[in-house]
Amino acid sequence: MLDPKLVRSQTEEIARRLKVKHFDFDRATFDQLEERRRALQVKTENLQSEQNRRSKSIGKAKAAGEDIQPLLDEVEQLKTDRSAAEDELRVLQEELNGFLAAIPNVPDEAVQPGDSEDDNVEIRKWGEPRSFSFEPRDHVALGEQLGGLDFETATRLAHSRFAVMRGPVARLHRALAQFMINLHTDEHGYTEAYLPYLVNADTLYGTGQLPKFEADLFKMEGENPLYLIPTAEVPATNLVSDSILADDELPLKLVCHTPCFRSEAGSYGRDTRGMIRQHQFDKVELIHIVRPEESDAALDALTGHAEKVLQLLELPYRVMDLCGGDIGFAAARTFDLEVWLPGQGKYREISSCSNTRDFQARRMHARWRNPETKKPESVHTLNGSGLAVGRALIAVLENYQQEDGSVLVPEVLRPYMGGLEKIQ
RNA sequence: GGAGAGGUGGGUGAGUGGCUGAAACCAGCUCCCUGCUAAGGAGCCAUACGCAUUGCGCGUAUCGAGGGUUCGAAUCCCUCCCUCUCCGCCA
Repeated sequence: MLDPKLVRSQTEEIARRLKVKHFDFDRATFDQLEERRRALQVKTENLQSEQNRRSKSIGKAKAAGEDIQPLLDEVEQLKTDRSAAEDELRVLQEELNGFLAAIPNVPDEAVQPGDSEDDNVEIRKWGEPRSFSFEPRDHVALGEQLGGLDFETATRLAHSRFAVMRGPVARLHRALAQFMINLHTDEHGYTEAYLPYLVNADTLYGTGQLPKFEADLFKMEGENPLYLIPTAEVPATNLVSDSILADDELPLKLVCHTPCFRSEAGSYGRDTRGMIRQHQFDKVELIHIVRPEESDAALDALTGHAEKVLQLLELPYRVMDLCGGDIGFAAARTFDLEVWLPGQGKYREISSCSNTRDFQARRMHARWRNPETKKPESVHTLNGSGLAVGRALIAVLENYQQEDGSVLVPEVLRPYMGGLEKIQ
């Protein structure tokens, strides 16, 4: 949610920057709603104030033994007017909130215009894609040959876009997650967190998935509906919702390993082969809750922490600065990490690191007490994958494959694999 | 799942219809006193929104949530949520 005060005072500027995200800010509607809201609120509060005053005087008059009937009649009229104004205000307020909640975050000035991922800007590259003396297989072929990746069975058990892993491949998947968590807690100063995989609608509203993107979520049936989390970002960031943090609690850095569930309703036909795009996948997520002035630096640090995973796994990657058309609803700035996949001959997204500034914080009422002003102010929240475990598995399989179809275990993962050096 | 007890400010905890946005205590902050520490004294100490801004400000809302009764609700009624205790069940 954008700051309504800011939207009011810097309407032109905000509209201009939202264009970079291909969002048309409807200024006429906003101005009109705002003006009506203001007038109605003043009217309602004045009526209420008047009614409160009369009601108090009734108590006094009664105690003094005076006739209170004239006062009762006055209040009756006030009540009628007030409750009409109140109803009108409530409707308007809801309309205005809905309007504001549907506006995406304002992108950073540095975000380049663009329509799609093709317009993202490469800002650095690490490692050299390996040259193969044979035709590299993709992870589907490798997984099948190793007997560790099985999509047909998963489809029978659940649906398309699920995977079954077995044996050393399943262990490699677990090893990757363990390795990442340990790296971030031991070397990068993160606190590990275990979180609910089901959350309520308020929580999803806080991070911005609701109300706009319900179609991408799996929803449980029941009186109090719960949703499967699409990313640990949702429960992790909401850890600080509805609270005012002390200065010495910041910055807060959390790492969480969770499964993620996405219905990907809008992606039929994309990446249907293999486990690039699944309804269920594991991810190690990094979260920062920081003071506003720290958030730009925090995004660089967080991105660096995710990069470190790829560097230690010796997987070639590049860092992309997302353009306006590709950046998410809640993000002001996003860096994607794309890992080299020999099976596709392409770099593919394996991490997305975003600074949402105060956008999520405002929606979830996450604040800190600024010692300078002594007032509560919105914190800044950031999130990034460090990394997507399923895609990391794909990357390891494809990059470490040997001509005979076996796969070498990356040096750093061997302690997690019981010393195993090669999967075959 | 059954039975009971509760949800009040950062914490403990008063408060059964108006003088309660809320006593008291603790924690915290400022100042005074003090050689240091401890003790002591005075004051401050919720959040959101709105109005007015030269400044002290003023108004509205909020005592788990939502509805209701009433001129007036933390207080009475209804529904829901949550917590705790006991029993049952269970990893």
